[in-house]
Amino acid sequence: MEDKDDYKFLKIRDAIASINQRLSIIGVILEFGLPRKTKCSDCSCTLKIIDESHQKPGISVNVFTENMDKLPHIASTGDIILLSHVMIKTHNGEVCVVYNKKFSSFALYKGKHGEDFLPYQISPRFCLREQDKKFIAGLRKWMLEFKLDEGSSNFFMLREIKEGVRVNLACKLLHIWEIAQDEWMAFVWDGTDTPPTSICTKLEDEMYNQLPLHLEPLPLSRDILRTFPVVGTILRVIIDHSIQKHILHLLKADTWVKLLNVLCEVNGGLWYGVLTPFTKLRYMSNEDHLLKDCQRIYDARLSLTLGRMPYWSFPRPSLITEVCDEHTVFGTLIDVLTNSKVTNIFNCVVRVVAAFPWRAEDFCSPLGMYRMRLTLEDPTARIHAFVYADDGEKFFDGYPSVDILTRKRNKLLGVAVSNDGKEIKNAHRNPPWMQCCLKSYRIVRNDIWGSRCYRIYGTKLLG
DNA sequence: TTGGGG
Repeated sequence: MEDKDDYKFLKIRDAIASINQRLSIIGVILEFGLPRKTKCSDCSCTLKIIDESHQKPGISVNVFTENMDKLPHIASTGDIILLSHVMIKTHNGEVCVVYNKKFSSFALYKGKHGEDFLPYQISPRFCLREQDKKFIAGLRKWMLEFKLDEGSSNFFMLREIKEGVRVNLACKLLHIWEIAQDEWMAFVWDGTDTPPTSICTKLEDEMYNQLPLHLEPLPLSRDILRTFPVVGTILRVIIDHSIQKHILHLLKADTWVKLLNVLCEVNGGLWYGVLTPFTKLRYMSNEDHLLKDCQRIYDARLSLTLGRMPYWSFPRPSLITEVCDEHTVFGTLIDVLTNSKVTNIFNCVVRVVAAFPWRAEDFCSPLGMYRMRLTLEDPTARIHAFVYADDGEKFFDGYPSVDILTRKRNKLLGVAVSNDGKEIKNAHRNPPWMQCCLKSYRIVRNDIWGSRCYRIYGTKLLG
């Protein structure tokens, strides 16, 4: 008799009407969170499942087991879970499924592309049965046609993120990298530009504690950078230590994901995300309209003359510079970094986030020649660019007095000044978007890529 | 029982 009861797989719609009953259901995993310890020293994880009868928003399943090993180790959203002897309960008026460690059991199967009916994980009490196959096959068939229609309102594009806020992102995972021992970072992208941040370091910090060019301790290799899109921010996402072993295997480069509850932060004026124990993964198909929107934005930007200008500099960069060469095509800083020619010229719209030396009286060497380093950024990257000799003379319009040079510097770096032109102490900097010409060159003949540098040329700072 | 959201 017991066996027969197990075959009363209820559709989710019918299960919802069976409060306080013990039953079996099978569904597709739409979303799942990371495993955690409960306050009763059990372990738990929550997932959301759907089937043909209940496609949104999905029913929550709370799984409790004695240890982490016994929880379902889901390989991917879109996989199928079969749950036996689970309870239907209500919580705050919402119906959910509770998996009890004493009498429930489960089996996990690959999703719509699964080719066999062998579960990749089963719980101790689970009995494999021939009849399960037709339910799994049915769900797989339904999934092939299924289009998740959830709207975009719950998702933020990278251009909408805010500091200290947790957001849901639909993005492409470009790269996963162990940036230091046991420290992992994901590089994600959606084709849009993160907003410019204000820079809160002091100008003089550039001496001993310079503004970082990137958040990873070592720069990405040129080979990896070259695989990245040339428009849109590549957001660095830190993977919290405590969740590494539960999430790393779920993040695959070159796939799209929906990441729920990603914390957005800024460090050194650079945006980054954090995957925390509260982060969840959600199913995303290749037909998802959010994915199509990202692709459309990217294709449109690539096809436009001004598509490589930062979104935040529209309709035009501030008119603080004049460039000699209006005709060189616009490039983003990742274009500059990954261009196949060591020596080349570029037209860029950037912000100057730091300068070294920072005092106007030190911009020239004791022999009277300009030699300084600017830190340039756009939504795709940061680079150091030198202002050197004749190019400096052009940039600063000759050799003006220290006062005038300081005023020019403040304008260039967005230093806050009071009405009398004095710098306001401890104020953040908001550098304006500036158009400039850049050239790349190498300084060591037998290390052309390793010694590649950048210089501003043909650009005049106005006023 | 626990958690469910953050």
